[in-house]
Amino acid sequence: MAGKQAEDREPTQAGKARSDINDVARMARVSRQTVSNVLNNRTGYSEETRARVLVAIEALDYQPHRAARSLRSQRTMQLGYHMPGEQLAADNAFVLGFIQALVRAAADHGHHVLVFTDQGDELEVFRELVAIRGVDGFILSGSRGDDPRARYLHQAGVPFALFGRTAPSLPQSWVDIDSVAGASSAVDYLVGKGHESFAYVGYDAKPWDVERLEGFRKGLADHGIRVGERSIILGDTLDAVHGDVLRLLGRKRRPTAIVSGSDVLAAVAVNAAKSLGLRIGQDVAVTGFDGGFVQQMTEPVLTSVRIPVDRIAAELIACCLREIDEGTVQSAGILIPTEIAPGGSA
Amino acid sequence: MAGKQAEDREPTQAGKARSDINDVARMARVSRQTVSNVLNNRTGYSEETRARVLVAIEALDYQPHRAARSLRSQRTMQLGYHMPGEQLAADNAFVLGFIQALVRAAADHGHHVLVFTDQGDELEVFRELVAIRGVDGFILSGSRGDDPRARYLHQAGVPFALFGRTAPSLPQSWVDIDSVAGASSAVDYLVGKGHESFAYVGYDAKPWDVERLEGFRKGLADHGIRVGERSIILGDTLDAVHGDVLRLLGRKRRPTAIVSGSDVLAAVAVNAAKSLGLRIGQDVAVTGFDGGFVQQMTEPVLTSVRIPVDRIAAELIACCLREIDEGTVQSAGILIPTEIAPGGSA
DNA sequence: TTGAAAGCGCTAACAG
DNA sequence: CTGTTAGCGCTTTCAA
Repeated sequence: MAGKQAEDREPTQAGKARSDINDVARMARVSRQTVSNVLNNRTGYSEETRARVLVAIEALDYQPHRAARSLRSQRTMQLGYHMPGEQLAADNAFVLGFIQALVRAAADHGHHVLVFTDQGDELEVFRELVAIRGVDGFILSGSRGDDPRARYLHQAGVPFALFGRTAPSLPQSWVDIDSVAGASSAVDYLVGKGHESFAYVGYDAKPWDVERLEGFRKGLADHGIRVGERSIILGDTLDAVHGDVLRLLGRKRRPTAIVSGSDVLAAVAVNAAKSLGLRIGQDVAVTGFDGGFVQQMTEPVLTSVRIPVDRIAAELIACCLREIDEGTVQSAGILIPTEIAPGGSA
Repeated sequence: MAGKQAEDREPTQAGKARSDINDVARMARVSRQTVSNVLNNRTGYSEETRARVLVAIEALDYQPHRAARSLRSQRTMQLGYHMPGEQLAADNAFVLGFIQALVRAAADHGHHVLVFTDQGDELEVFRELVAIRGVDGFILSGSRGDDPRARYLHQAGVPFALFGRTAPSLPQSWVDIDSVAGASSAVDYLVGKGHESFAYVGYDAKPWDVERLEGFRKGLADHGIRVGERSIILGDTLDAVHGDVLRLLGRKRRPTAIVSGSDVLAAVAVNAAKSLGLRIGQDVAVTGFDGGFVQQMTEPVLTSVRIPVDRIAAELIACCLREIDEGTVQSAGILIPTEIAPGGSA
């Protein structure tokens, strides 16, 4: 029941193999290139011919064979997404939504997404995919200061687009969020709610972590609010942060608002505050920075700086396709604004 | 710098286009057919010939062109994974790890994974992918009682493997976890720790939710422990569950162990307990059911029934490839055992 | 505006 | 064991 394709060739039969471009041409009484031209909306046919072809395509439920098309046109209509290979932690939560957004955005442009990971040598998988010409370009995320992947792709002359920025010396199309503005907008939001005494909780690892803290500082400065270094908690482990927040909130003059550079850490802060008997959103306000769906996991739901994944994905795909189609490396990047997603926590 | 491929044809040049099978054949002084045979480890060449070919391949850094190969062999070496299109919630957390595992497992067999989603009509994307012959088979997850995707693929004669089971009437290769045994093992674990008074927290939506509760009941029965219906909390929203757990733990004779059918709900239970001043792991034990990395997000880390994603992915890929290669629909399924991942919460 | 010829890079089928 | 001949299904090039 699985291998019945070789039974009969008659295009009108029930168990027929899929119809090909010749069937369409025959039915529309044109040559197959005309069909091809119509398919790729090239010029060179009358409106009437086009109509006939379209009817035939419809009638035969024809869809061009992807491999054949790729072989001839040197276009796979596939984009590769390199998913982080590291141990998945809560902070990768956003990757899931990101992949979904990417897949959708690519589909909007008739492309598919090949997701791959490395095990060990990071560049190996890229080399292979480039060698077999399995994709037309790549989408990268989680870029560090100097990204070897971007470096490799650039020297190999393969189009790619970056979520985040790498060394400016490298020609690249990037899309990024304005982390500084994002964190700063959280401060604005809280000030608008009447808060005057702030603390910050965040990671200290990646470039964007640094930017978020910077944005926090900038936000406060804009409002002429001062903050002591003791009110800035930077931690690697949830445990450590939990303890630090407990200490922070145990002080006689505790802050009324905690800005966090991570939803996960914000959740930790929320839990710590709750265990001290504080009411979230009333006794103390907490904001996160959107890493995905973690936002929904606290009670009350986190007020968070939302990373607009859909918008980012759309821009990335657009950039990458532009590079593929036009061969231009547009070395400028796009900064996507964040927005506050209000929950009950602030 | 991006479109320089048409400059020169000399295979020995620096900026040369990639070498093809003819280059290899010429260099190894055999016909290209022999190269192809070696590549696909078919028989029909001497050991010495093979060596020469291999050397040439190495020297020229040759890799066969995927599209050309696919066109001829009718094999894309790609598998499609249909990622849930619904709004992503915390309970989809496991999908991320699952995708990673899938991609790895596929790579182990020389295959790539195409991830796609639907927007609106679920089957539409399947039809398209089948029509253009973009993949050799599909991996599905999150199967419901009667899965239209499985039904369609079956009638279209396209190989697929299922994480979870659908209507038994449909020939299918499936891989699933033993939810009943999993939940029941959590009870065993807790009984082993001396607990005698239990409660359950879970969802009530999907088939596996029901199975987990069933497993809980079975586990208790095995040890001759009785549980009142009031100690079983089934909820849809985190808020509701939070409230219910507070009430549960506020009773004069509160349970000492809470088994949960979800890591997210277990986290909610942990937080509720903490806000009552109870010490997790001491005053009250909580176990989850692994939805991914949520386990790491509580303090202390959750003791949870781990879903072995890697194992599952490996089996799924193996099943799917078997169907593709052998054309056999093996209607039997594989039940993967879960294991307890001990944390500090129980 | 349309059609005929050529070939993308590979493997299947069969001949030597 | 090896090489030759076809042709997968499509698009490109060029001639009508």
